[in-house]
Amino acid sequence: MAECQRFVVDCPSRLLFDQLADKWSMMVLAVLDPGPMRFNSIKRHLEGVTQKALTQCLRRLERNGLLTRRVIPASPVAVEYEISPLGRSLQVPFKALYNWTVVNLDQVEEARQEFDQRLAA
Amino acid sequence: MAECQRFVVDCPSRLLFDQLADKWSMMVLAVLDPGPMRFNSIKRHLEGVTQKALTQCLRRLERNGLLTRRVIPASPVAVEYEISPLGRSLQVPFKALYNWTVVNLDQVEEARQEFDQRLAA
DNA sequence: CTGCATCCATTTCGATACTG
DNA sequence: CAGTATCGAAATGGATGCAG
Repeated sequence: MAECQRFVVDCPSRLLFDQLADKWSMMVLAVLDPGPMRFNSIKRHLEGVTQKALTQCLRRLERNGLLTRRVIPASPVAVEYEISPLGRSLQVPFKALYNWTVVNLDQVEEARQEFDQRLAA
Repeated sequence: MAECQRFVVDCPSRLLFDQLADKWSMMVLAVLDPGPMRFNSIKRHLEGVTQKALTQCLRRLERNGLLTRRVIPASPVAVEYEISPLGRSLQVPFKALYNWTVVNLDQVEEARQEFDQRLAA
């Protein structure tokens, strides 16, 4: 971060950051925290997610090695998703960021109201 | 995170997370780390950002109390952006996340190649 | 049950032109 | 210099239908 004078849009770390910081990834990892879970179960735990969005999110997480996908041969077929060790290690900074939002939400809300009032004036 | 059984899309922390995890916010905070900076200077430090995107990003960061905007009366006018104490506190978890990407980039890259090869097969 | 393909509405984004 | 406004292009998002 501090080591560059100029920040390039296709910095590898930035590109990776983008893949992690999307709408659902953090919540999927949170949902999977207790243990493996099946597709529809994950979906039920995430209010507002569509099948398409969840599928894409799971694919991306799988591709980046953050979780594993296991097909259980049965009928109907079952698919289980589980956090990988790499995904577990990512939970640490994610939780730190999540905690920051919880701790500072009030302060942010204050700032917003102040800002919006200045605009109205 | 662990305290909810069901994750709702409009959870306040999630909404705040969205405002922080966009394409440029983290990099803007990184650029402003050494000290206050003017609009065009920030823009020059961020390769690939458009004026519109940067303006929107700075507005959002300002509204959320993460940085302050100071107009210096002169001609032509100058505007200086500076990280607020709240913004400084956010840098901590941001840097943790950034460090994670740096440390694990290779491992992610391996996972990607493995995934892509499985697809091709 | 899981997930892909398609279509269409919505949103976002970049480029350009213009203002104080 | 630091924006705002506008417009078309592009990406995204949800809903639906279908398949293994």
